[in-house]
Amino acid sequence: MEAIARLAGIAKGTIYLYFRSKEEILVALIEDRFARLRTLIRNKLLLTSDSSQPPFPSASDQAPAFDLDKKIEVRESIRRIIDAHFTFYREHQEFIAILYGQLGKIARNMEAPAKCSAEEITQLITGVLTKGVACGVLRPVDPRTLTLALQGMIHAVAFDWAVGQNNLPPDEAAESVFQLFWTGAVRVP
Amino acid sequence: MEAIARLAGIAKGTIYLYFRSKEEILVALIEDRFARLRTLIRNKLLLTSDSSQPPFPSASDQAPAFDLDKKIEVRESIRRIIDAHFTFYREHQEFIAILYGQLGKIARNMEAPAKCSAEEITQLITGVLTKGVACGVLRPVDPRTLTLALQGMIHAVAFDWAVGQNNLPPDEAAESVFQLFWTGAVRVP
Amino acid sequence: MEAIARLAGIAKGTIYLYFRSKEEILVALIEDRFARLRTLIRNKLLLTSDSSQPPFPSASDQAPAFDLDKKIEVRESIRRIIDAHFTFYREHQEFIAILYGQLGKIARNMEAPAKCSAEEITQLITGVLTKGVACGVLRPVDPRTLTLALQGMIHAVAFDWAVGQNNLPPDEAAESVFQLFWTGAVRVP
Amino acid sequence: MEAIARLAGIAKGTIYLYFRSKEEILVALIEDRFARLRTLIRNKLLLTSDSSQPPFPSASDQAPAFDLDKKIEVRESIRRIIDAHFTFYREHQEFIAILYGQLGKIARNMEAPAKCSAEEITQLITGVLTKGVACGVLRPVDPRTLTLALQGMIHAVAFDWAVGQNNLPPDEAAESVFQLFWTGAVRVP
DNA sequence: AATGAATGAGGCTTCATTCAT
DNA sequence: AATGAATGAAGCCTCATTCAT
Repeated sequence: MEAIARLAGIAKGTIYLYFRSKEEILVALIEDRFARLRTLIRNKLLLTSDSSQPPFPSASDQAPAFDLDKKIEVRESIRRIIDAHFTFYREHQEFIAILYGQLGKIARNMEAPAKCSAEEITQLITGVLTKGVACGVLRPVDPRTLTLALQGMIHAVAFDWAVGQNNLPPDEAAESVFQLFWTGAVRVP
Repeated sequence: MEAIARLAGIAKGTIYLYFRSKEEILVALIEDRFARLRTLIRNKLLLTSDSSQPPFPSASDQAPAFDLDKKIEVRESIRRIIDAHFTFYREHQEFIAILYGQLGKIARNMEAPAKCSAEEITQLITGVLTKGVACGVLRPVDPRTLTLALQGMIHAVAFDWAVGQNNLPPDEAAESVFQLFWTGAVRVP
Repeated sequence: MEAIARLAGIAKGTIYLYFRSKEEILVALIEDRFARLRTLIRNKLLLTSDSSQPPFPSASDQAPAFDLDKKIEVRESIRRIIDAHFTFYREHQEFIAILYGQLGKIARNMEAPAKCSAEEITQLITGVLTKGVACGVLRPVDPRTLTLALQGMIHAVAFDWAVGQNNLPPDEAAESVFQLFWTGAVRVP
Repeated sequence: MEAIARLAGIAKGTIYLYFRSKEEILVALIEDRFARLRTLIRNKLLLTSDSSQPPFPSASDQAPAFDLDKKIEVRESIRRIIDAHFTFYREHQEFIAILYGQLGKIARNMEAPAKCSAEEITQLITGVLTKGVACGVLRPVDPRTLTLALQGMIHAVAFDWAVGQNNLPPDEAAESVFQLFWTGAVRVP
């Protein structure tokens, strides 16, 4: 709390005018950061729709053509999701560090909001992947598992990269993750 | 320490006859559990070699046949690695919980041994995947990234499943992870 | 710490707002008390110079006369030093008790400042005695040994008296010490 | 206790077959060492009588001659006392260190025996000095104060020398102490 | 008699939280 | 609204002592 107050340029006691406890700060931090990640993903996805659908509006007349559009859309969405995560990890390394450092202090009453925030991200991604499965672009795998696998891959690679173990350029790492996941999940006719 | 002593059915001071500090306990725990996981993986991999190669020793007489053997071997190795992890996660949920709970307390002098233990697992897997890439079974992707992605997928899915969020039967989850990773990483001719 | 806090009428944790550790308290106590003793001695010595030299400024006309002045000055200085110590012992019995009680806990990093403080007193006295030897008032004995002997005498007598073993009035004890040391150290023509 | 047992080449528990508590060990140690010092002093004093009186037995026929003998006897006794102390300090530095290190742990019930042992030494010396005063060799000073002063001088100089602060050769230090005390205490006709 | 593993009271220190100003 | 000195529960660790073998 001392450090938080110092970094915030206020006195220790002042913190308690805005937060009831240290736990609450952590919850607020988690909620804020996860909300940012969610917004980041959502914005990138919207851009995807706005910018990549128009380029392929023709849609012509057949199912296969429609399929191609869908495929591109899903593929781009996944790419954007991955990019958003890598962007987030790059800009919020401190948050990841704090999160891991304080995970042990997440008490019962914090679990709910924290999990909820994380779940929102998961839901957002799951939505995209579910659509991908539904429209036949992705193989018929349980979408939640698909999401978890994607998140796990991203996290592991991004974390390793953030920790500095891996020297692979971030873009290349992101590309590898994308290729791996896309190739693994896409349904080949 | 209080809790550890109580759970161990001994007095607090007794712990210090076997460990010099709380840190040392955590390091010992990490090393022990990671060693078990490593042994588990290694044993399964050995079984793979012993039991699955013999069934296909004859191959026939051509390079493609050799490739098929290799492909099967790598595929089975990956499957075993995943199985080993799921087995481990099922049997050591408490360890995962403790690890996450105490990650924040990993001090400087603990990092080295802890990372070292984890790195051993990573190396073991990387060895398998490197061979897979080298012999042309897997796509030419940076093996470490491949390993991290695999570990990340496994961890995310297994953790979600261990936490009880996901109701998918473990075998099915393992199979999904395998299919996803294998399809994503295998080189198609 | 418990006892210190209780005697100070504060909570245990409050102590750590003013001292970083128990050791630091002991060091601070030692430094403070030794500084007081040093100031006490110095003040008395200054008074000696101011008040006793003027009374004998005339110095008449011969070397012996000068010697007499010197002799009186040195003698008075020694007397003042002894008086200062007895005054200090009387007013700081608790310090002596604490010092002896905690001597065993003086760790490596405390030795330096503690010895330093004590050495300052020793130096101060040695300065006076060295001058006494130099100007021929005292016998040519190693001044440090002279100082140690004087301090030892004072301490032993004052301690015995403080502990209540000895019923001799303090003034008389101080006088005895003075006579003993002076007679023993003065150079007789 | 661990260290004591190790140095004694026995197990920790065995100590309690011979001592009821750690305190008791300290008391026993103090009593033993002080007894040795006492014996050392007593033996040297006896030698003094045996070896230095005979050399001056002739005395002659007058009181002054008798005085001279007495004077020599007292002087030699004092010298022997000092020598005994320096010998003791040289051979028992560890005891001095332990004594100071553990002084703080001397509880109420230890004070009595410890003080008693120390008092015996003081009494022994006081006996010699009392005789010295009684027969007119020493100035009429309170013998206990005389003893304390002598002990204090010895201790301070010997301690400083044992700690290694002072580089004066022990014999010279002993001689200085003797000269200082003797000159200070002897009665000049 | 001897052992040494086990004990647990007590010691020092940290830090989230409170409250008088 | 803001402060920061004060709090005290809780944490880690030590060590004199005990007791089953």
